[in-house]
Amino acid sequence: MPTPSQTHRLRADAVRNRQALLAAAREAFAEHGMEVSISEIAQRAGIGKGTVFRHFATKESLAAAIVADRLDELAATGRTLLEDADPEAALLEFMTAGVALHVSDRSFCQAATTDVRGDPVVRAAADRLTGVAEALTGRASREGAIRGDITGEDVIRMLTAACQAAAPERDVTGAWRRYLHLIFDGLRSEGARPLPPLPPLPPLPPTA
Amino acid sequence: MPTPSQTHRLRADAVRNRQALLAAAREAFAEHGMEVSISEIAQRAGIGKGTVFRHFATKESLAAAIVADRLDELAATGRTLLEDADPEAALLEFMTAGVALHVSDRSFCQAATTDVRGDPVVRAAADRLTGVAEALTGRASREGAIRGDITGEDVIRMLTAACQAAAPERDVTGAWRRYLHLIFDGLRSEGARPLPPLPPLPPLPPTA
DNA sequence: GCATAACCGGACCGGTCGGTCAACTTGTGC
DNA sequence: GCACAAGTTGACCGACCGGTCCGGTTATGC
Repeated sequence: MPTPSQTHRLRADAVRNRQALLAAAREAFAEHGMEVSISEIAQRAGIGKGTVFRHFATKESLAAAIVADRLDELAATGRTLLEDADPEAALLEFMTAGVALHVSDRSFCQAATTDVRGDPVVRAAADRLTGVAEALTGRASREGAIRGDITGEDVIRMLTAACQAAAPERDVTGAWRRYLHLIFDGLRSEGARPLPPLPPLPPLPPTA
Repeated sequence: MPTPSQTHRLRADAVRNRQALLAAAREAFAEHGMEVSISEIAQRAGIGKGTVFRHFATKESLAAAIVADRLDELAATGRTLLEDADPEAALLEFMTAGVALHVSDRSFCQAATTDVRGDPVVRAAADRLTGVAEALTGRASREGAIRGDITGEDVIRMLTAACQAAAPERDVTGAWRRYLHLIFDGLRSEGARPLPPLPPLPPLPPTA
């Protein structure tokens, strides 16, 4: 390929390595969480440690790239669910997909509590995801399927909550379905009682 | 090393140091989570690093002792709530206390997902706590306040779930009250729909 | 082919951490 | 008071980890 477009100044082997790296990192983070060493990831990808740092300046930026990627995948799923005829079912399916994602990826549960959030790339992806959740929630809410005071942000958070409830058995058993179901019932409008005088959910982190 | 056989009285200064150590570790773990260094803890307690290891063979055993201690505190709270006239209110208060505990202690949220569980000391304390939760749950359930298919184990897990939902703002704002409320509504029997065919909650971890 | 620069890789660096140890201090029983 | 074991301590060890660097390799344009 002579005169490749200006954007692709990467050499062919570099592209190969980068993809191997991303795949390996994704696997490794999912399995062992954020504390896998770069060496481990490099080895898994069949490349040298130095090559990893050629593509990502720090371990955090690598992790952030992968987390953001997964968030965007979930957002995409959510967007297609917006076409679904049944808003309530769509919302539940969205949350189900989200929990399944968390449960299959150890790094996610940690990403929620630790470092990676705060990275601009992750933040942007999270915002996109929240937007989709907001749309799904609004639809279900307008139809009266769920209580009216639930935000997209709430949905995202309750989703991670369900994951946490099922945490002890690392996926497999599907216990998380039980907890997602319980939580979803709490969102429904039927038994709804007014929420307590709530602090108005300060825009995520104070600043960071 | 003369046998550390039981009832061997500790020297007065050793007792002092041990207590200082426990207090410091409790603080440090709560603030920074499980990744505080032993040196940091020792410094905080005003003792030498070596002394820490004299009292606890490994970092994990120290952490386990403290986690178990806190679990027992919560269990004690639960036991007194068993006397409460209103089973539903008592259960809610129990969960509130549990979430507050988690939220105020960074190490707890990690303890749920990482290492420390599995330690026999922690396991024993967790079992005691589950027992109390079971009693509180049974009372509320018999009165029809909450759906009948909820176990004590469920309550404990949903409690940690609420904590996770509120995780982004480390306590202070009290956002967790919002999520605990939502979750508790899910437990109530009013809007209840049958739980999905659930895997019968295998006894916590396969082995780990 | 050949020149060249992009790219690779692993030895290496600075730092941290959990845990050990031998010299030293101190509480305690007599 | 004295002797001695119980207790303390911080220098030290080995392992590991994130990140750097430079000699060697290889894709690429001509």
